[in-house]
Amino acid sequence: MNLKELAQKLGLSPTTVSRALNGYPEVSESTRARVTAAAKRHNYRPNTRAIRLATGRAMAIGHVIPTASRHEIMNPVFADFIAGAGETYARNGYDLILSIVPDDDEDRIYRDLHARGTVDGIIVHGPRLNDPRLRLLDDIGFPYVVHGRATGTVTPYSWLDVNNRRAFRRATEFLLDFGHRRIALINGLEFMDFAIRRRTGYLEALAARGIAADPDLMSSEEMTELRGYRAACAMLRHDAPPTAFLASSMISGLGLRRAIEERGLRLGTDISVIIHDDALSYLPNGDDVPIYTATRSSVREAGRQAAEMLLDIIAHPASAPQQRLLEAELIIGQSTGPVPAPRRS
Amino acid sequence: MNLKELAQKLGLSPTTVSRALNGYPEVSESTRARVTAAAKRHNYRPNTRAIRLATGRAMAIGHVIPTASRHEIMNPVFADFIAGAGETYARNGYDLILSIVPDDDEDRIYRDLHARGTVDGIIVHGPRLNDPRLRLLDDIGFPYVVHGRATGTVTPYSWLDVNNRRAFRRATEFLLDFGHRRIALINGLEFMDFAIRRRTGYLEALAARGIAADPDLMSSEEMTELRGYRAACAMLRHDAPPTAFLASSMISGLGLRRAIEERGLRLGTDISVIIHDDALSYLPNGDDVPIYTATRSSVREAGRQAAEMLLDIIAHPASAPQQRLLEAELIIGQSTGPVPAPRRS
DNA sequence: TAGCCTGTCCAAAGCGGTTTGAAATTGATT
DNA sequence: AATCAATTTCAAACCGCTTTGGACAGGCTA
Repeated sequence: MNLKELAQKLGLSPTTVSRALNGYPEVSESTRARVTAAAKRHNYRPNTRAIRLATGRAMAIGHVIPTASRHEIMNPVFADFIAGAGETYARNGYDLILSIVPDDDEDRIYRDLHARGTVDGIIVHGPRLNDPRLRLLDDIGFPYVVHGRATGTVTPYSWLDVNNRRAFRRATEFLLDFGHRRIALINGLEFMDFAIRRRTGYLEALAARGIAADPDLMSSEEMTELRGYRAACAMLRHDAPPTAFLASSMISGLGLRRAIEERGLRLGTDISVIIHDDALSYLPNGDDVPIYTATRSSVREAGRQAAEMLLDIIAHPASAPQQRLLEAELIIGQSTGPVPAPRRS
Repeated sequence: MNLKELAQKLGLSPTTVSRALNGYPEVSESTRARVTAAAKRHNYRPNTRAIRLATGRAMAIGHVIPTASRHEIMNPVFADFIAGAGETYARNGYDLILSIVPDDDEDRIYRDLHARGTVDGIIVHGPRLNDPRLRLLDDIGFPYVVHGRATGTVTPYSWLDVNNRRAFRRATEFLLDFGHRRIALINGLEFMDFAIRRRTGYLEALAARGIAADPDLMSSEEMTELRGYRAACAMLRHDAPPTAFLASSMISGLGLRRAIEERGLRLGTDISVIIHDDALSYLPNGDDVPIYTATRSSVREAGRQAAEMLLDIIAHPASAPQQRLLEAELIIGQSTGPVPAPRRS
């Protein structure tokens, strides 16, 4: 059942039927009622492909997920971010198109997506230092919103980010206030922007108290359980081991905990740990009382908001770039406490 | 730059240009060369929306991910499955459209996707017992492939699944061979088909050795770290605690390990554990030597193959439903061993 | 009564490709 | 030289919608 057939059945022109269904004013309320009734009865659904061609809009948003070709990691936060964004799209009649792309091919994909009119805009995932993609997208005039930021880019662009620097600064200060002086950082890979900012916040907090950062206590790895475990093991073997850890993700945090408990140390008593909690649905941080003290920020909510920003930018192309900085909460769990009295061994 | 303009520049008709670019034989090789050269020079990209309308094909596949409205879990295996499927789509010029849908609304979404011609086919995720979606999709004549199976559905349909029953049967037998008699199962939610099959395999193995299953040693929960931990704690407090565990996912397995080590027990020595390992990229099971003994099957590879099946079904609509059963490997890690001699406490 | 809005409706022209059916060209055959 | 088939090219229809630019009827004003 297409528009023409429906119009014929009603004895109306396609024009009128189209307008009736799309809420245009130049149609009498009585015929509008007739049309909507008939449309429902024959369960007419306008063909997406035709609408898209006729209107020149794709009614779709592209999410381009780079899979760094070397290590094929599919960042687990994407799933929740996309779930959040998907809610916004669904409400607004947009589709979500997902491209998983080896990152040496991204240029071509972006150009294609734009030139072929497959999507109306893009969410940029996983921004790096001086990320060249933003320049490219600006050049071809493609609306986009970055999830995160790209340190080094000077021209204004639209982004939505968590205040990673402040979150990690606060977390570090919190540990310092407990008397910790040897605080380790188990970070993500530091060509990723978020990891750079977290390190900065951590270093700022240390510097503000006049504490020199120890390179031995800073690791920068993929955020898997195993890497977290390994990094923590190495640090705990140190002559002057850390009394507290900062971990960049829940998953690293699980590995970290394993390393700690394996040594017979108790989390929150012998060793303090703060993680960053993206509030992933399948990795809840306890039910009522959080297990980990954490800097928390829902990546799902970030997805919702980033999608809203992008739709707004698409609707108002002339407007200036938008930015939104979400603050992470510092939530207190059972994984932090004062520095224990030195044990005699 | 569109087809008409390109044709004009070349002094050819749009027809010829279109055919030249699409490899039709009724075009001389010399003009084809001219056309392709010009297309590249002006970097002409045919408009997706126009192609879709003209050909009547969406060149897109829908992945409908149900978020059971009660518990908003975004299953982490989706990310890797989709990454695998995405590779196949990219190779074949298809887009991947992702809809995250509260599961009371799925009917409408499927009907819409079909009637509006947004996608050419569907991958059905997370099949349940007697899943009503398959019936619906058959009724409206929508090509689809199920990731998993739907016990209770009698009419043939296309699916790709891991042999969950055999995998868990083998895993259980492996533990039995080590002398374990109290073997616990930490399963996923048992309205999910895969969970039912895993339990079946487990029960079969026990029954074959004449061992009665103990309901206290079987839990059925969301597969999060915390649930795994809780379930394991409860079982370890049992009067006759299990000496071995089977866990339905790596994440449950992490919680399980925590419960074990928290009690001062050693994994693989005091307590044996086998998990199911979906080979998720961000949850590797060790590098060289696997940490967990596991039934392993790459969900990413499953995504690749399911996508291939679906594209094939779309290309040959008349063909019979296809099925593919992947066998899981049983890989031996460090988490299993013989039953320890009873300790005196 | 003519002229002018206003409110409804419609024919037709897009959107940018593909595809059908026919025309023009070429080469081989008689 | 004429005929025919094969090769190459093209004009036009089509996909199913939106949107432009009227047309038409009825009520008002001048």
